[in-house]
Amino acid sequence: MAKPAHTSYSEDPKIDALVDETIARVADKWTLLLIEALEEAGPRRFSALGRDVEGISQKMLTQTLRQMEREGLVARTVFPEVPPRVEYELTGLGHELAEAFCGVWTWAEKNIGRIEAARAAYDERNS
Amino acid sequence: MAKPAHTSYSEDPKIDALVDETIARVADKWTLLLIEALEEAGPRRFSALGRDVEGISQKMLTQTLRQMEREGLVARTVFPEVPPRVEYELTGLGHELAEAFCGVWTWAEKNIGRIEAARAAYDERNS
DNA sequence: CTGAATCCTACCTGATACTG
DNA sequence: CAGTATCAGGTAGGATTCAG
Repeated sequence: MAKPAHTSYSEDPKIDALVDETIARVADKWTLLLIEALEEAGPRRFSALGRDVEGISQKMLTQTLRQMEREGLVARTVFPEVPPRVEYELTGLGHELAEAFCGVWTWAEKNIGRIEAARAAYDERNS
Repeated sequence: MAKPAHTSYSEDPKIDALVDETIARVADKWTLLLIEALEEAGPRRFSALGRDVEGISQKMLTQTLRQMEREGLVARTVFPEVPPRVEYELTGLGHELAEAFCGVWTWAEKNIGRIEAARAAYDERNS
């Protein structure tokens, strides 16, 4: 079968693997929600993010932010004050990813109804 | 701060939560790779998918396909033959999701270099 | 306030064996 | 071929405590 026009898969399986790995790292729940929060609110400090992202534990907040910083998605700025203040914001790369994810977001928002219906139908069939 | 124009977040926090949940369910590694495989190859049978998606166990293949079927992303067709043949293919909803993810895919493919560089820089700073 | 360190649980996942 | 059932190991993630 011919490759659909809107896919953009590399011919190189090694690149494919790298891309898969990259997406896997970037497409986890907390990363997604943090990108969302940062995209919406702009530069934001640690505790504020903890409040923005409902249900996130301090551990996962720290861990995910570190990971995102390492991937180049967020910039971390420490202000030498007392008490300490640390701000996080999306980098250019982070913003671009947020835009890329926008399509998925829109899709989910638009299709909640269809998904719920599909689930109900499935559960009905298998009850 | 004003809401960026390209975000499409609902005003309703309840919808937001639903969308987050939906994305979380749909954005896992194997689901992503299966969408990719199915989008590329069209209708495909169980064992073929197992070969397409490198590293997936039979258990996760079954589990992920069931989940996707429940969410309405894939259709499952059983052919009453001997030996049994079962084919999976993306539904309309599934195809739309694949297209939505296309942006993320493109982003990842385009920015592997920047990510690797960011990671190297981070590791350098923290060594 | 911003984290790091520890402990502990639950689930994710792979391997293996078995069925229609 | 297309699964299901079971078991064991690793890991993600939460709660708690402590520190700069």
